[in-house]
Amino acid sequence: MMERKKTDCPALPPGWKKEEVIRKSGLSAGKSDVYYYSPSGKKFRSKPQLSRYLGNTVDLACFDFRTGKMMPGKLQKNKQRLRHEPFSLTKGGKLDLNTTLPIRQTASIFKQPVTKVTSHPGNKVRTDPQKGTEQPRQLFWERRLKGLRSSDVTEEVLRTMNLPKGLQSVGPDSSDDTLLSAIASALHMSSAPITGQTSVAAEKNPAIWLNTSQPLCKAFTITDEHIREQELKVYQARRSLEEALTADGLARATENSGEQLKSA
DNA sequence: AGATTCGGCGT
DNA sequence: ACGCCGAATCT
Repeated sequence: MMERKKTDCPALPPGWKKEEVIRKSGLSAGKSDVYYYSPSGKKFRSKPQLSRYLGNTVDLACFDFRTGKMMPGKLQKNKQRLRHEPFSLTKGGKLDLNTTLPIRQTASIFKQPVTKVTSHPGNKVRTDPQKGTEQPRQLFWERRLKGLRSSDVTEEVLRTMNLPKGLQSVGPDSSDDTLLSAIASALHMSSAPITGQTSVAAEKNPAIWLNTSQPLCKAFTITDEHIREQELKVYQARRSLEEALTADGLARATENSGEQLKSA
């Protein structure tokens, strides 16, 4: 009863606790059992049990029950998966419930399945004429993107970007990460050229003069120098991708020859 | 009854 | 060797 520590579990939604209990007698003395507790207090003693309870809300494929961490490398399901039949059956012939429903694209691990409606009796599907054109947005809505970080499944925060000098923000929030978010959003959501705020008046009173189809940054000019820098970055990214691919190819090849030796 | 604990089967 | 879960034991 002494050697018992309930800890927070960073890989699960807030409120979940993990506990490790050391066995203190018997043949298996010294081994340990791992338990999880839901926010409501329910106890879980295996990954299948946890998986049954959470359903599609969390993909536990790379969740390590013993350590409580996500292990992206452990994604090694049956070899050569994901090439065939992306949507159909697993070995047992059962539907794969982990992939059968789309998952809401929320930022947290607390994903919710989408409600799938297959028939709309008496309803007509309406195509939205607004779609594609401009939909209303709150002024300075980009501020809500402040502080967003990209991270991988282990929740390691990835490298943050830094912006070139010469980019200056317009509006009530002048922090760099809001500026970055604003520009990134503009690049992804608009097919029109991104020029920044070209009106001088927007700098003085952005609440009135803001051009809402442009990000919250002052007009900027791009020099040949900028373009060369960017070309270099692309070149370097391609090179490291190439290295990674050949390294992966080699690893895969040796892995396969190893298996053939075993079966021989 | 519910919680705790270790055994032991299956992989 | 280990995950998972049954069931004996404990409270």
